[in-house]
Amino acid sequence: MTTISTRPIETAAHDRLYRLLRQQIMVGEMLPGQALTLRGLAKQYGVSMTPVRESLRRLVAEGALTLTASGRVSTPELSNERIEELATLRSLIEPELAARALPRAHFALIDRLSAINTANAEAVAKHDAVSYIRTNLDFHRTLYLRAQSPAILAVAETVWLQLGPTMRALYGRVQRNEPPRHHRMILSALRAGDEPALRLAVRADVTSGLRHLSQRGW
Amino acid sequence: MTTISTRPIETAAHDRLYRLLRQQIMVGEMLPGQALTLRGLAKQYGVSMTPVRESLRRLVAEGALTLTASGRVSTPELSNERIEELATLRSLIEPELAARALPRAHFALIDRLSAINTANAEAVAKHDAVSYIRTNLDFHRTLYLRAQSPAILAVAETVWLQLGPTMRALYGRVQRNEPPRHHRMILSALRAGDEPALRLAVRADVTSGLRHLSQRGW
DNA sequence: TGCAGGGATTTGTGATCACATTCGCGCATC
DNA sequence: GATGCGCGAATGTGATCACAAATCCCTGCA
Repeated sequence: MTTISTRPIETAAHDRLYRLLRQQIMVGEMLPGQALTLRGLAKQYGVSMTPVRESLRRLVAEGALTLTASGRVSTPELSNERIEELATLRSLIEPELAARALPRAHFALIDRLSAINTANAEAVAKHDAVSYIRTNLDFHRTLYLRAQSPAILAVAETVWLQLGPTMRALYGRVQRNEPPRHHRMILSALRAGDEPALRLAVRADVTSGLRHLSQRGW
Repeated sequence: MTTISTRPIETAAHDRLYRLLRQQIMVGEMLPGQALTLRGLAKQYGVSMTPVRESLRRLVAEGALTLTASGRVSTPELSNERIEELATLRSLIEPELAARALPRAHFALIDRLSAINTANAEAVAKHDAVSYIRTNLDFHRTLYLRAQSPAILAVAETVWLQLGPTMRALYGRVQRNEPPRHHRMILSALRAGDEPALRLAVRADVTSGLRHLSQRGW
């Protein structure tokens, strides 16, 4: 779960629904091709069509959902080419975020990253795809937050969002014992303060998922 | 104007309004800090509040507009740090797009780019900021379309969108005789098929705008 | 057994309304 | 003359409804 603090803040209905759906999509709780209807979601969450429409519209704008010609929204089924593009974006953006975070990465942060890594390993052991994706993204986000670059981080999160349903379908069938191999490399580069090594490790981590994919010839 | 072909296609009202506003924002027809109201736009364009709300929501999601805590929408006033981030994103993404377009950049494309460049120079001569921005973006988009990478291009356009109002404010006061210096470098790199030179030229072109900015200590 | 037709249902779109909050501006007070 | 107060106007939010289009399913025919 990401950053759920105790909030007495009362947020608008459309925003709550947006965050809920966004979270579900990003961690892969929805499969590619799943259809979403305005009235269905409205009834499911006890609101009217208006806030549902707004949150769906927003998610479509971010690429988290796709819109058919007739206006129906569904979770996207990405083509191979699109997945490759998104992986390229990750490999362009995330090393930069990591490099920006490096000067500010102290012990406490590295410890937290290690802890997240442990949780990630547990998710692998349990074959829990959703937990795996969530802890994996948490690892990256926790590091990148230190970059103090909200605009760049926002773009990275948008890319994650677009990959969400596909990652689920992917990691669901990979099922290998992959403990986050590259995450260790990232941690040691952080400890050593070695920026080139850090950039390489992040790039390798980010593109490793893609590699599984194209080998299987989707 | 971008890609207006003869379309008998009847698009939804919210989508038409979205495209209209997006275009205005991207080319800098709106100044930073300008406020937009639901009822105001609804009356102005002869529709109800509903489609206005949807298009504004979408533009906010893309970062083209900002949302105050009370829900008011206005065109963003970017901080220096945010501008620097967006420039970094451009310098990361656009060289990649250019490199992908390079193998497919034939004579006809280079001729079109030269023509756009000429129009750009005319805009400079007339001190027409909006035309300058429009032709400048057209130059980049025309090249990047050849990359056949819609997902990456979409991210680049989102960044342009976020920079729109600021670019207007910036170029409005630069007013120098800058004929697109780096554009020539891009064209010759394209003709030579020299990918490293192309990447460098694009990066230089993209970050040159920022340079003016930070020199003036906004 | 497969396929085309048609009607009922589902679905998105846009309009309108009530309500609570916020904003803006003038007035009174110090 | 400056500042805080309060009221009216303006604004976003969410609900509901009418309508048109798309979809789905079932029936009948080849």
